[in-house]
Amino acid sequence: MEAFLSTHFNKVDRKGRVSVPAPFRAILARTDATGLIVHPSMRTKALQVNGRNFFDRLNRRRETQSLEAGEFEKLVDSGGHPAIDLMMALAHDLPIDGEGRIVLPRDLARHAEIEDRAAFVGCGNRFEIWSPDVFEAHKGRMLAELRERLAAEGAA
Amino acid sequence: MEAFLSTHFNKVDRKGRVSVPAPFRAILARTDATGLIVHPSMRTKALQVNGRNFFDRLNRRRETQSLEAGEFEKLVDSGGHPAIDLMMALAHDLPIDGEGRIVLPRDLARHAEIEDRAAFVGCGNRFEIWSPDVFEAHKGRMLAELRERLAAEGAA
DNA sequence: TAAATTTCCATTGACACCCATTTTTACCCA
DNA sequence: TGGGTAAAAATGGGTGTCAATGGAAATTTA
Repeated sequence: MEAFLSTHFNKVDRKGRVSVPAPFRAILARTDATGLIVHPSMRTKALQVNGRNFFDRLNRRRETQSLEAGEFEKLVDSGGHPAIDLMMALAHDLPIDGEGRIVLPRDLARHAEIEDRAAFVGCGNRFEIWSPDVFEAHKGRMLAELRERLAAEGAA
Repeated sequence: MEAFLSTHFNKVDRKGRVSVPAPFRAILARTDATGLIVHPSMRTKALQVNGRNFFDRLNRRRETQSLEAGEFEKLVDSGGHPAIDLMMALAHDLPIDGEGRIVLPRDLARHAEIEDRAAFVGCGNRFEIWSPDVFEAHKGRMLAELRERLAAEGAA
């Protein structure tokens, strides 16, 4: 599987549509056919993007595991993994249109503070969507932290 | 198997009818033909929804497990899972009408405190129905817990 | 016959699809 | 190496279709 790399900035039009960067689309086409699963990040003001079959695998595994263990109550009443359930509730299955675009739902755009531009950030086997400004700030903080840590290690 | 994802808010009309979100209907149509099995959650003020063949799988599994373990008394009596039996007793098999709607039985609506709006919440291999207000509160609590847990892990 | 429930139809609005235009990238050749 | 050209990507907007909703008619139940 190929990795999602680099950062692309695209425009969000009046209808909330954004082009998914062509290189990312090419990778998705090979593995997941069509459609992105997007959910808000729990730690940052970003959106996490996975291919569709990522969640399918997760759910199938979850059910067979509970069935074989005989944990029927869990299975029927969600006692198992409330955090996973919450993610699914907050996730959207976004179809890609003929021009390679998705429409960002309002709740996701609000979480990421995205208005008229979006940054697609490659993170290996998945990618993230940020507001360009927020990402810039985040990048700065992360770099500063990293330098500090390296400096501390060097001094020790 | 495709996953139930995202949260949809629909209106409950004066007759107690609600549209089942089209994406959910599409999944059900592929796997379960027709009809939803709905029962109150034991832990929360929500309704749990599964396709019909989910319970078939569960019951079959339950029976073979008891058989293999040689627990014949269980099998003949309650099956050894009184909670599951209770859920089945409280469950309704709701038909979907020509417009993709169900009517919420009074007892279920009361349990979930649903009045004129309902939230359909995807949880992977099943979905839940909530009162929008109650769900909002629940979501807040779950997110706070989750963030706390993540922060604790990060610090450790 | 009255009440309640289900089926049918009609309206509204959102969204997916289609086509046109602009911008960027890649490629070729002088 | 630079300019010119062709291809691909990104963007903008119009429109038809389907989902959601409301109400009336028809059917069932008490």
